[in-house]
Order: sequence, then C-alpha cells, then structure tokens
Amino acid sequence: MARRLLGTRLVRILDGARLSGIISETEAYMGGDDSASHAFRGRTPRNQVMFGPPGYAYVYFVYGMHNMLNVVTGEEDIPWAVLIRAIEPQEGIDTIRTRRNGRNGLCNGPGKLCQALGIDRQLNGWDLTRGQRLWIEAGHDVAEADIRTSPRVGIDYALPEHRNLHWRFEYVPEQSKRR
DNA sequence: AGCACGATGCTCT
DNA sequence: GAGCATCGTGCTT
Repeated sequence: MARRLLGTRLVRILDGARLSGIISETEAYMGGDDSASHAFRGRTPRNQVMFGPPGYAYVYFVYGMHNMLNVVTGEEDIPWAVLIRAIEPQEGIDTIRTRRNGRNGLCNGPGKLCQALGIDRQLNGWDLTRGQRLWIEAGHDVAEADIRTSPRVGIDYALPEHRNLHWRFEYVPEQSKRR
C-alpha cells in the first residue's frame, strides 16, 4: 500500500477551498511485527485508530509541534499504517505558501504537509473514503522504475532487524532516465 | 551541503 | 521523567 499510494492525490478542504497534492513519499509501518511502529507494544489510547478498519486517518502529534498523517491499511485488529511523508502541491498552492509562511519547502516532510493542509489531531480517526474534508483520490500512474526505496527516517529506537528495512518509498520521476 | 541543537508538548512507563 | 515516525536556524566545511 505504501507503494500504491505514491501518485495518488491527497485532497483537503480547508475553509471551503480545495487544497491537494500528489503523494510522493511514504513509509510502511507493520504493527506488532515492527518495532518502529507505534503499535508494536499493543493498543494504547494514542494508537487505537490503527487497530480499527482500514481507510481511516491516524494523526498524531510529535516533538511538541508537528502533526503526522498516516493511512490505516490493515484490516480490523491488524495495525498496519502508511505514513504520508511528502506531497507535490497541485491545487491551492497560494494558500499552501501562505500557510507555510515563507519557510523552506512547502510539503516535503510529514510535519510540513500537515501544517500546509491544516491537518491536526482533530482528523484522527477520520474516514478517508467518504470524500469530505480529507480524502485520497486517483492521481496518476507511477512506474516501478521511478520508485526509490530507502530505510525509514527517525527510527533509531527500533530493533536492528527493523531499522534498515527499505520501507520508505519515494516517487522520483525520470529517475530511470537519469541513469 | 551538512551537522548540531533547541523548540515544545504529549505519550507511555 | 524520558524520549519522540520533525523542523528551522545558525554555524561549519
């Protein structure tokens, strides 16, 4: 699912305006089998949405200032999720620029895109399949050759066997042609 | 271009 | 009380 979400369009309605971008970077988190996952040690108040059905948003707050958006992908009781790490802004770019307040990069980081689109914990548990407020829709096809994989970011606390899994996926168009 | 660090608040032990 | 699925600034190369 982390691969398949690349190229799809993340849409947010904020103050009646449509903001969107093409998902360009994701990470997979595999629940109880993955010590990098918030769900590794079982259900807690924070991570309970991940244990619910797929298609819902798991939004949490870290570092005292950043919200992170995940898509729950596992069936009920299987707490798999995909972290949305970056989007390529498409619609509402002026609003996004204003919301980012001139800082570096518009949506090239999980905290940045949440700030840009006004995504916070109020959307934790939001149904992403209903086409309201926040959802994901078809975008464009992504060739396998244009996907780069690498280790996940910021999970030094995970067990060694999970730390170096290439579960980060980036859509890098034209990568195949550059070499 | 690449570190180091502080900000800042919540979550879980 | 420790540490966090980060970002921006400010400094060094």
